[in-house]
Amino acid sequence: MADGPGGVSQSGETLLFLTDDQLRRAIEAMFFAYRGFTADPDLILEEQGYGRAHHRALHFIHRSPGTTVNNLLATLGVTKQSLNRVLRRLIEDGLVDSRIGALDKRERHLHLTTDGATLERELSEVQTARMRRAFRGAGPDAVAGFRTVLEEMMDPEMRRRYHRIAESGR
Amino acid sequence: MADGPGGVSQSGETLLFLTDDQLRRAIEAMFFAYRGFTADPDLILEEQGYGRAHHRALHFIHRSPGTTVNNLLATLGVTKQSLNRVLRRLIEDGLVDSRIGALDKRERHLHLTTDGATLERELSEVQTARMRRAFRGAGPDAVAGFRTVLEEMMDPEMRRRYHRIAESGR
DNA sequence: TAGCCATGTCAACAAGGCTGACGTAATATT
DNA sequence: AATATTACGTCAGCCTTGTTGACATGGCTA
Repeated sequence: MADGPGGVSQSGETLLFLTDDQLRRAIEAMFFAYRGFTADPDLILEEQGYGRAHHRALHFIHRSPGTTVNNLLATLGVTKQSLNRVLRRLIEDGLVDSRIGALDKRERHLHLTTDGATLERELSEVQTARMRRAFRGAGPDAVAGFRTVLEEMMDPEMRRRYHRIAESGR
Repeated sequence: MADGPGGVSQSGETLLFLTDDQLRRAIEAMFFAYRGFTADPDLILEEQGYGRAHHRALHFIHRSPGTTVNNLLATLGVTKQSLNRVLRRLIEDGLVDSRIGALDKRERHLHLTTDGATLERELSEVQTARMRRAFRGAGPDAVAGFRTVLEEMMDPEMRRRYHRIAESGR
């Protein structure tokens, strides 16, 4: 039980004694870290007159090329009106290509254009650069733990979606 | 180098080889996890007609009782007009108490009222419950890694602020 | 005393959520 | 074949929460 300040008490195999204070610290860590997480892409986006919503759309279209509007809707967890506003601009600006489905003509399949892929790369570069620094500073065990906890924090449906993206992305 | 799928390659002590795909996975994990992180408090807040901004104010006033408006401003990273709108309602509704500074009468020192503390507790309970589940599921090493990485992701100024909260909160 | 500081406030605007309603194809069902 | 459902787009209007700019009031400080 001799833990350093802010340490996590451990008893037996997996039983954790987490004080209220430790849990609140984690809440603050999430809050501040998320700010850092979005800070770099936000700068680029603002230059171009886009917002975080555009970034998210570009990211997931990149990760799941040919995804349908409905699928993207579920991934992002917003209404179609909200997504449509964002998507319309990306299509108008020539960053995203919307193709009528071959099998089901009601569906639209979304792809990044060359310009879209370029912006997406710019955004992901600054964002992954920060993650890389954080991971390097923390070490491999920390990285594994980080990902495990994040996954545990997701709602079950989102966790499924999280796994599905990785599967289709290969 | 024999890593499972999605594993993190390690060479030597701290040198990490992180593929582009692994880093993008981490981006997605952050996105989905943050959604989970805010989901439970959001439900309670909506019932009461408050938003996430009110939650943040309540949280940090709870953590640093007697904090000034300026200090809270810097912690939250918003403009005073934006904070004031939120704070005004919390004061009007009797959740927050704003006291004129004893030393410097220009300052306002913020405290939670009994009602404010009650709501804050309700919100933090559901949020920490999720974190507790996530931590328990992930194990103590994962928790340590999680916190390390999050801290590394923060902007330096926010990291300082993050530490300052813990110091004053005791 | 002059000037800066902490705070509050008014006004106007933007992004990005939301609901509700409606239209149009295209597919599915009966 | 007729009907229902699905996928998508769009219009309109609302809310929260962020922004900038301007201005007022006390209270410190040099």
